[in-house]
Amino acid sequence: MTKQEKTLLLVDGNSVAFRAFFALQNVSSFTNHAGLHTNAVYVFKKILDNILKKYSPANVLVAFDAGKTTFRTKKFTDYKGGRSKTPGELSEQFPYIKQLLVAYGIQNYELTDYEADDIIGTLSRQGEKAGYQVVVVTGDRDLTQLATEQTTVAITQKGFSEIEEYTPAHVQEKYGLVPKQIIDMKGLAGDNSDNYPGVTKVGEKTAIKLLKQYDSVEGVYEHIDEMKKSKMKEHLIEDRETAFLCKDLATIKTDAPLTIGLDDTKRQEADTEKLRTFYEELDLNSFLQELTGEDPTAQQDFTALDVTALTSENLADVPVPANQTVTFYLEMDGKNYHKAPFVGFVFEINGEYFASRDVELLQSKPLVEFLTQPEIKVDVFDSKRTIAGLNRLGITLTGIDFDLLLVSYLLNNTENSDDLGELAVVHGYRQVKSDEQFYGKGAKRAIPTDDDQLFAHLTHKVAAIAALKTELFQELADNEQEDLYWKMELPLAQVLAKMEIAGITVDTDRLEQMKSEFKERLAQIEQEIFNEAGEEFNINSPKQLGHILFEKLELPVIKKTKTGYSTAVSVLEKLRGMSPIIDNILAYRQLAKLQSTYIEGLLKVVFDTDQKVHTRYTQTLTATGRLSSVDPNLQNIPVRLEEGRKIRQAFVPSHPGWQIFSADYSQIELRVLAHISGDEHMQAAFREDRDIHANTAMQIFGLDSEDEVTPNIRRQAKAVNFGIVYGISDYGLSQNIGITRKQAKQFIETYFEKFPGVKKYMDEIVQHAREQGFVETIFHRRRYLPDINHKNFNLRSFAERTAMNSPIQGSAADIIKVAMINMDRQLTEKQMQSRMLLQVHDELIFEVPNEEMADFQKLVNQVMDSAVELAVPLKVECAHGKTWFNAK
DNA sequence: ACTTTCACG
DNA sequence: ACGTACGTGAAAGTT
Repeated sequence: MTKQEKTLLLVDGNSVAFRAFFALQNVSSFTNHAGLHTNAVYVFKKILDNILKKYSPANVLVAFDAGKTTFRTKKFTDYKGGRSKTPGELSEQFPYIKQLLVAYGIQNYELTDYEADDIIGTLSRQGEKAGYQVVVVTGDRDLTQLATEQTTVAITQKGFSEIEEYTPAHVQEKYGLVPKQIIDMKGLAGDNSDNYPGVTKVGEKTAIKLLKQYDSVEGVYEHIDEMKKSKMKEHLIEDRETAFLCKDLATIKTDAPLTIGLDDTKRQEADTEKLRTFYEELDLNSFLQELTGEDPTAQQDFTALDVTALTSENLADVPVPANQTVTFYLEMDGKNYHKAPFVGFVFEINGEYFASRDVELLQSKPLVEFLTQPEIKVDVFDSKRTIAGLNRLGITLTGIDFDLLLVSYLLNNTENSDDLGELAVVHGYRQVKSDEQFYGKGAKRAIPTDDDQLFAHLTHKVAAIAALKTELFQELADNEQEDLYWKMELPLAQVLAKMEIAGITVDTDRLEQMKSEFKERLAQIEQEIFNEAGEEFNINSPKQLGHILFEKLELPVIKKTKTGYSTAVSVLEKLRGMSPIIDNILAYRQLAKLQSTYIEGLLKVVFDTDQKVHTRYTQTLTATGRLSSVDPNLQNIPVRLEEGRKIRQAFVPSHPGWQIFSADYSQIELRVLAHISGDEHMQAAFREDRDIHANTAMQIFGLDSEDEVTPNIRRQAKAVNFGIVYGISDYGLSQNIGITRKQAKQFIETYFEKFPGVKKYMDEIVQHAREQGFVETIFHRRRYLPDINHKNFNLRSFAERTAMNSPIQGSAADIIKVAMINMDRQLTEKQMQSRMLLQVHDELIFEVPNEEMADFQKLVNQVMDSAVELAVPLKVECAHGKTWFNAK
């Protein structure tokens, strides 16, 4: 299409609105203050923006269906009959979608007795005659019949940013038909969604075959006598009338008696004022933000707060906190609070706000006092971040009362942003911007040089913390989560901060040594691969590698991804032996991973001040209650393969004469399952300290003694145990251990017969989730499962497995958190030098001086064993050595 | 910014 | 018939 040509955009309003509605159907938060649903409006607007941007049309029209009855229902009473009623949540949004269009300056139109399709069909032909390039946007494939050299039909896809464009060539490629034959196809095959039947037993495939031969419905019947005798022929003859009727129904009118013309579709300027009122009424804040842009005057919407700029001169003006509570916020420029530059701070005492960029003021008298005296309570946004930041100034923050981030995470970990502004909005508080809104993002991000602007933002943050305290504490109490907060998460934040600050020492020389060794080996393998491939290419590129393996070397395709051939390990393993290149690629992959992620990656994040890495544990991220570790991630350091495990040689104690000590909970998840399910057999196995996988093997294979359990049988039983913890499915298990689905199903059935308590737990927990909408750990940590009653099988099944797994994984996470808090307390009380360094889900890593080793060993066992009292004992396995590698 | 792959529990 | 194991983070390539 040449640039001079004008574009006419025709949108099927009903169809796109339907797509929009179902794209975000399960997001219950899409309602405005009056309870009106807004999901369809939201997505419709997104799609509209997308296509407007893509096609820059001079003329636009959105067509809607006029009502229930049309000329089609007169011909065929059941037309669209089987269709379930439009949900009320969607139909209430149609008037608003039209309002949106008006504000956008876009014509919308409907015509009695006709469907949106017919309006579009008619205008598209008028547009073509007037020399327009026409684009039709719809979710309905029927409209592809309109495609011509001048008209493209764009079908909206599942997500809302993608569309598939049907030109005549694309229709040909997809169906092997010309666009107008789509009508004939519908005539023969019918259309389920519009509820017209077509010819009995003829579906899309058969219809296409017939049309390739006979061109049209008419053609089929002209040649019907030539066809050899078949069931299909009988059906065709019998349903002749239906076929013609259906073709007629499927035909989109191109001559509807429109009362508007092309001139009326000219796009007008958007009315910003109208849009603003509209977004405000619907509480579509992100659009409101987009509309006002980075206009700093948007701040005017917020109630202005008086803030005193603090200097060394007026420190004495800071009052004594009357109610013994202060709200405090420390701003740093960047995520990594172990090194991010300080931006400033603000605090509120007795309703007065004080702010400054000079964080050293915090070290002076009245300020350091309220931060460090335990009887003065401090409310913050993120305890751990604040503790670690202040620690850099030599200040030990004590007396934390309310932590907005932590409480918010406990209440609902599905909407868990780590941005104060975003989180405040989740809880209905809007008088504060998100950092992205205020500072900008990417290259545009900047800290304002103007004090008033910066202090205003920080002050609004503090005000938000204070405003939400009472309400969120009340919700915590309602959920019976007070202990979880006070006895677990809040003290844990303190412990984690200490671990992060302590850091773990890295032997960079060892890493450098490995790096050059790996470099050589990689070069060697690379050369062999190039020789075997007969050319040089980027082995790290799945695309290029796929091309070499499956096109050039013509190896069989095992699996495809949505972008091309899969080259994952599971695939390569199946290709082993077919070409020597495979083994080399596997070796290359393994080494390259170690080199880039663990050797080079780790070296990049070692602090040059102390030769340590200081990871950050994300305490408010996972859906189950586990921690995660970033920058670097120390929870996925290689261990399974010997080659990778050597990376652990680089993790060493910070003092000579000390050792790395590892303590891990043995089978903690299965023990938790034995506890919460109350299953007698499983509990007995743990009480008698039996090999749990061998025990399972004996049960499901009906063996009498442990001697009969071969390694292979044990391996299968182990996979079954894992499967049970993950929320089992026959398919998943069969994939994992390479058996048929039927066999897997048999295993599971036998398992449930032998462990009826587990079966009962699985059924009950899913039922609980259906009724309550959430599941809980033994410490009342919640996980909400909005999809548990979803009509989509996959989403629902996923929610069901999650319901089974989360209480198990989450309770195990709770237990080790308790152990960490107790361990930290004991080390402090006993004034021991040993330090807790890392947590890897079911394992704690310490550094211990040799002279403390015996005492420490005793202590760690005692503390971890007694973290909680379960119906089965907890078991801890310990090891130590001169590096992490040797602690095995 | 998204996708693929792969490291861990 | 549907098409999956549960929970994470980092690197590299591609768009």
